[in-house]
Amino acid sequence: MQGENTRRGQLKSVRRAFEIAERIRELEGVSVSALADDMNVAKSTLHAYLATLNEMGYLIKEGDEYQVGTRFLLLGEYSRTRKEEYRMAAEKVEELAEKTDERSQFVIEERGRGVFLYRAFGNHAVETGSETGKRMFLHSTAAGKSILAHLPESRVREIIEERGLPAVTPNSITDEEELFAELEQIREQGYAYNEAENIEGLHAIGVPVRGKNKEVIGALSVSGPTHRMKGNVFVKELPDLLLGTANELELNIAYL
Amino acid sequence: MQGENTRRGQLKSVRRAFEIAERIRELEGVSVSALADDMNVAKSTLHAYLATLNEMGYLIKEGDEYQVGTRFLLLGEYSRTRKEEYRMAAEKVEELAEKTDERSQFVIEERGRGVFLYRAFGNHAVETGSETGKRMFLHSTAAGKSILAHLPESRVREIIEERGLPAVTPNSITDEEELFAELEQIREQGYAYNEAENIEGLHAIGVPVRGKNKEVIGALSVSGPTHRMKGNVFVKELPDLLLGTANELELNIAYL
DNA sequence: GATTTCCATTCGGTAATCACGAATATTGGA
DNA sequence: TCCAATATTCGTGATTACCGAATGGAAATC
Repeated sequence: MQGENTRRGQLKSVRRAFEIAERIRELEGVSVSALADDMNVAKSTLHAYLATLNEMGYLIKEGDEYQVGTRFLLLGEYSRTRKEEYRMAAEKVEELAEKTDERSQFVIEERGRGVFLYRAFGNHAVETGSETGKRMFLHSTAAGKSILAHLPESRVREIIEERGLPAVTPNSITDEEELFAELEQIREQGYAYNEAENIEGLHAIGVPVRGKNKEVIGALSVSGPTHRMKGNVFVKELPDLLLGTANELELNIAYL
Repeated sequence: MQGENTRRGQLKSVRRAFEIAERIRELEGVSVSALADDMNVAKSTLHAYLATLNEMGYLIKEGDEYQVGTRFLLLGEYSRTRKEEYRMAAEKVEELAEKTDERSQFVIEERGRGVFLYRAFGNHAVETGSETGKRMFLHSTAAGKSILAHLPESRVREIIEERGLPAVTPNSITDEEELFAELEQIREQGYAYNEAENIEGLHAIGVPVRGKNKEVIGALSVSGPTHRMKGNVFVKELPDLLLGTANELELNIAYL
């Protein structure tokens, strides 16, 4: 008989192994007993998982605490550098952070969500919880909307179906037709705004990055506090800078 | 009965899941059938693993090929940034690369091996296969020897027991007593040399980095081609620069 | 320094689930 | 349209993952 949290055709123990690693990250290290409590698993069961992951280097034991091991680095780094396009985008992210003094990032779409591949901090950049590798909704971010605007409509509907349009903040777009109208406008003007739709007090501008065959491969964005992201900077300077940067990047990609 | 590649008290399927991800990285993407062949597993079996990992975002499907997904990034980044010490070392790595024009890196010890946590490339830096997260022997690298020199002797013997002293290149130290003699010298002079002991044609200098309680937490190193790493630069300039940098870093760490 | 307490770790039996080959579905090309 | 190559699902038997209980170890308390 199939257990209830077993998904058809998937391996429960594999899923659980990753959930354990993720949970250890969230808790920033835990002991076997504490984690067994937290995850509602017998200590002995958990021990087997921890022993396996520890032996492989995906977890490490520091005294009685388990922590995330550096073995994940190799796979993580590979995933963000395996395409030349991504590596080139990384340079542009640095450039943008330096020129704007704000925070900039390169985001790609994976399974209907946005993923921060690269981030860089300018001199006045604000710190938010946007760690590399973190996932976000596409409809509530500037980079995300830039991507959505250049995906086939059918795919966009699929994503909405799967992920919904939750109100991440009171400003988030939650209506499907409103979103499609905005995507249309983004296509026309070439860039997307995020006005506190994902994080209160944070504005951002995003531009799509197209690959060899004109398909979107990701988006660049710059974000900063509301009080600096306004007026001519927000309406003209930053959009121009972003569009120019994306354009250079796309040219480099086209002639790879 | 226990299968032969089952390790006592460990989960075979968990181990296999990670081996699959690692293999996909090595092959830079594969189809189910090809990977089933490669790993000698039934296609149907493999499919269950791939479906699980795909659903979680640790792998992604690009057409009929599976690739490493970006979900690994979050755990990988966490593992290298969870200690303030590591983040401060990252800055020094950048600084060293810029000042020397060569390649620099910060390495820690994990389970008896060295792990590249951060790397940076100066203008003339040579490209070698030293990806972030990659593991190396401690006895054949400058950073590794710097670490060994400041670990308790019992731990060093343990590591040698477990990992051996293989001749990575003809120059590698393969004799235990010779290694201990060199470690003694490294303690005296404060830094370690690697003269083509890990990669032919590559020289390096490493210095240990000590934590709050004077225990080694890792090592900084700079490496370059044999023809540039010689004379006064190799004997005086670089050691001084590295010692100074490590010293600053240790001071910052001490007053955390 | 003995004792207690709190951990991690190991053990053995059983129910669950993983692994496989075969059957089916899907996709792309001829 | 058919064929070939691939992914995916299905059904079954054997393996192994799971749990509770017992053991072992280390630190804290008296």
